[in-house]
Order: sequence, then C-alpha cells, then structure tokens
Amino acid sequence: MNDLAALLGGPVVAAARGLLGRLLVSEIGAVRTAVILTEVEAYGGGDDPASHAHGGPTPRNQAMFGPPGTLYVYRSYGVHWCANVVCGPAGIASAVLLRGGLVAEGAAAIRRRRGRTDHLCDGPGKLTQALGITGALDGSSLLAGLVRVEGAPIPGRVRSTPRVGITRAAGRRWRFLLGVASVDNPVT
DNA sequence: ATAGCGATGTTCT
DNA sequence: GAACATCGCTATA
Repeated sequence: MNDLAALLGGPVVAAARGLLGRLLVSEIGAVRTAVILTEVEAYGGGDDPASHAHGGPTPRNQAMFGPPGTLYVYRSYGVHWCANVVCGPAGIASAVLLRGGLVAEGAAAIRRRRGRTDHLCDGPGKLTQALGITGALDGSSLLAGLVRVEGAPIPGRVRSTPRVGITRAAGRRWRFLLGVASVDNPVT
C-alpha cells in the first residue's frame, strides 16, 4: 500500500489537493510523456449538483462508480476528452477533474500530439490530447495502467476558486491551483 | 491582453 | 430541442 491509494480512497476535496504537484504519466503509443498536475477540480457524488454522478449511474459515468484510482474519461462539447481520477470509497462516485499541468517528460511527443508549441496542457481538453488520453482508457486503473499517477508531490502554494464552466453549485470553491516556479507557468 | 463565437456529438429535458 | 466540467481562431486594444 502507498500514500497515493490512501489519498484517493479519502474525501474528494482532500484528494484533489493531494493530487496537485504529482506526476501524471502516460505510456500510450510506446512513448513516455508526463506532466506535473497544477490545476484540478473536485466533483462529489449524488449530493453535488455539478457532478456527472448526480442522478445516479448512466452509461457515460459508470467508471465513476468504480474503485478509487479508476480513470474516468468523457467527451466534452462533442470535441474534447476530459480525464478524471475517481476518488472515495467505491459507490460514492466522486472524482477529480484534471484541468492542467506543466510538461515534465516527452515534450517533443506532446508538441507533436498538440500540433503546436505553446499552450500544451493548460486546460482539460489540452491535457488529455497532450498525453494521448482518449475514451478508450475510460475505466482503466491510474495505479497500474497505461496512464498513472506517480511519485511524491512537489511543493507549492495552493489557491482555490469556483469551478470553471458550470452553473450548478457555482458557490463551491473546489478548483485548486498550484503555484510553482517555472518558465511555462510563472507563479502569479 | 481580453472578448466573442463556431465547431461538434453525446446527454438530458 | 437545449445544454454541455472546451478549444482555437479572429477581432479589437
């Protein structure tokens, strides 16, 4: 057992904060790419009106009802993929949306997947494209699959804001950002 | 720098 | 039909 499994098995807000600064690794397409997570959002279970799990299981959200550490991938606006880390005890269906990060490994492959050299993973759809994450990985394990969370978090200043792009439960400040010194993402 | 807007398809009312 | 956990292009400053 490790600290990550314990973190993901706990309450979703604590898990979201604890995921900041950790390495998200992808080994899709025989290339290793990785980012340091700097922006995440917590989504609760049935009691969170903004959560995809609000209203119970559906074909789309079934991965959210799996064990902690499951990857939940859904299509956003018909165009982009968005990736979540399932948290909490099985059955609670809470998850952390991965919204942004800093390029840590495989910069050349990430630029190739993105088709550009800037704004490589500063948004949920950009992050999944940078790492090659698609709906094919929905339901896979983030502790042992092709996409994993690894290592200990790097330190930084954590800020919280309301979640982006939602209208329900807009008062919850469940978006968390990590301020770390870097060229791509200077601390503001 | 910020604002407006179309694309695109699945889910929900 | 409408909404949607978004992105990138364009215009204006």
